[in-house]
Amino acid sequence: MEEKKTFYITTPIYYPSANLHIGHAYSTVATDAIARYKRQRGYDVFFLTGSDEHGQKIERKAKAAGITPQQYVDQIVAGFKDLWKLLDISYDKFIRTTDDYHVKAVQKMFKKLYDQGDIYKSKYTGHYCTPCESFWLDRQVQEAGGVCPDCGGPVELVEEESYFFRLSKYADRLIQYIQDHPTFIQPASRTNEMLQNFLLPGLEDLCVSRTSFKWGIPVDFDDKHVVYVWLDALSNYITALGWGSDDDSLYKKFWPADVHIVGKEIVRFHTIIWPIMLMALGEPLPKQVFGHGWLVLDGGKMSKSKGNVVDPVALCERYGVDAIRYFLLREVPFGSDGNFSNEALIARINTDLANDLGNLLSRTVAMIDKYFGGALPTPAAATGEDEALLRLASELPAKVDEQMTELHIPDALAEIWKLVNACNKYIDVTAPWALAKSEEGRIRLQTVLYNLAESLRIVAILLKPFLTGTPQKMFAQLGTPDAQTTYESIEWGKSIPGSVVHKGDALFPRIDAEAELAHFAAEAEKAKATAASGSEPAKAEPCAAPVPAKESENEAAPLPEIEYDDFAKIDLRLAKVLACEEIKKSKKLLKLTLEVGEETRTVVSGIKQWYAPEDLVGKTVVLVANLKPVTLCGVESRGMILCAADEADANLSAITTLAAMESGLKVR
RNA sequence: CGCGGGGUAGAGCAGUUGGUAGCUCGUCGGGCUCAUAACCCGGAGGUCGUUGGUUCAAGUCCAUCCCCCGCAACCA
Repeated sequence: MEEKKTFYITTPIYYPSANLHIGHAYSTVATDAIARYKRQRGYDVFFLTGSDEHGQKIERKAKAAGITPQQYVDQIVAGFKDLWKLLDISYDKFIRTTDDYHVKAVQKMFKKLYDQGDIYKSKYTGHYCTPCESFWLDRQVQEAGGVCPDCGGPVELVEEESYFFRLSKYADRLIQYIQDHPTFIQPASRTNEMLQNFLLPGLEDLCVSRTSFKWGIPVDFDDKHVVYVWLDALSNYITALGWGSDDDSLYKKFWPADVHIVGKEIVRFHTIIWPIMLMALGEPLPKQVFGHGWLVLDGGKMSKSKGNVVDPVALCERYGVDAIRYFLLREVPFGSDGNFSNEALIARINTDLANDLGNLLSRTVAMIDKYFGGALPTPAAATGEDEALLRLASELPAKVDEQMTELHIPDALAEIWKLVNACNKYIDVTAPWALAKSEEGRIRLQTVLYNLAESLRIVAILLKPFLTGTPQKMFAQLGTPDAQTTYESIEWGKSIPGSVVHKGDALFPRIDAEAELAHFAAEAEKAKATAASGSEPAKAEPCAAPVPAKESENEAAPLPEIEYDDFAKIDLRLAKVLACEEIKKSKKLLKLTLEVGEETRTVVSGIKQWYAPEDLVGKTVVLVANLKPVTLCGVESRGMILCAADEADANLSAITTLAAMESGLKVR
């Protein structure tokens, strides 16, 4: 027997620090569609997804919840699996980085790389934030304006011992590889980005262990250390197949991966760190890394801090899984960003699914029912207009293939809809209701209705990888026997006359857009009210309305109470801006020269976005005078000036005094 | 001058190697009645971000400038 061709495809492994949002669903649904498509075309497919469960953030969240990290991730990961079940994700394996075999394989990998000298022990300096118990790199702290990026508090300079991975050693080989394999990074524009931004300027060695937290895979020959994210997470793609275990038969069969589907923000790690890890291990590189775009809301990024996260569960409950799958797969050009909005979602459901497809099935079945008592009629000789439809339907599988080979999922769906639309037009042109009135007409009518049913059968087969429930519903209404629902039977003419159709419910009920949008508006109001009252928003709001970032006020509230003495530690002073200039290298920073009483000092402030230098000269501002100096973009900043800003940083204002006051005065 | 992407009808997007500006939604008008007030046809609506250049010919190539978005060691 001939061996089937294999196809190995993966999603990213998701981080269980919170529940997944529509963006994760997008990645996974897209990957699922490709996996199902390949299976349908006869490939032996292995589809991997999973969870990346280690790290300090998890450790801390678990602590806050008063449970162990393992208990914490178990909970959240169960939620992941529920979501994938809801969305009909056909993964073959779900890997958890806490899985025993993964842990062992990673330890083995770490040891191997260490033994061969690609991992070495060294030190790195960083900034430590005591309340957060976290280390930050110089760069991260600078970006945050000299404070802890997480809590905004002060940080102190410390050294930590770490293991480093020699990325630099393999950089040239990787550059060569990328240049020799133009399809390795997709879409192609990303290749450029990676080379220009990271590879050509030179790679720094990567820190791959930590001593500051325990929730990770222990380095088995140095138990102070746990393996830090990259080796742990990226290696899942091979450990899931048994690499480094006693049974690596799956690895032998499926590696290298045909494609890693990832979001655009992690293309870097998958096209730089991961290939270099594999090179160091002497393993082949994946054939392709595909970086898809994001679902953006009103042109802005979806993020928890903006409070505009869209919950896929609520959407599925409200509209059904296939509607959501369809929207995700159809709306966003695979590879670029796409807009998510309630309007767009409803429009897609109504036009494509309800009006075009659902209604087509409905009218076809109704006519077979009405004119032939529900039995599929026998077709007679084809006429010109039949031939056109027949040709379209017959050529469709190849057209879909053409698009799917390039992973152009929305275009593949568009091809299928060409046949749907052609059918609707065909009804208009042939006017079955007129044919039904005469004897000769009825002969012709047999052919017309057969052709419609047959086209719909082909559409249903081709939709199987994309929509998981709908094709079955279509077959049920069309009365298609199972044998004619397979891809092998997609050829025109396989429908059997005499099959009995069954009128059923509307495939996709039409949504009253106006009422629906009103509902969203109301839900958003309610959520806002709930947020304002300080309690958690109601849990399973069946609502896609992105809640605007109005919850900022109460998010800012809960800092713990402090003593007066704590406050007194801060030396606040009035300062007059003598001079102000942009720091050219930076997008955010202004360099201010301040007069503080007798003294003159330099402060760097990240407010370029809101103020031109001349706006500030001569103004009096409030300075935190005893803040530890930091160097930002090569300029030493001694203190910071106070500003008020909203959560989204849309509005910002420096603080000044009502009356004109001397600089150097104390603020208390 | 950090890097990358983008600016095409009211909205969202296509426009391969330069050769009469397209698609979906919306809108206006018409047709049909089998169907989920659905379906089919037609119209209106664009100086293709700016300025300049190459060319017989530029949305498409070159240059300048303006604006938006993303990234810069872990938010799909």
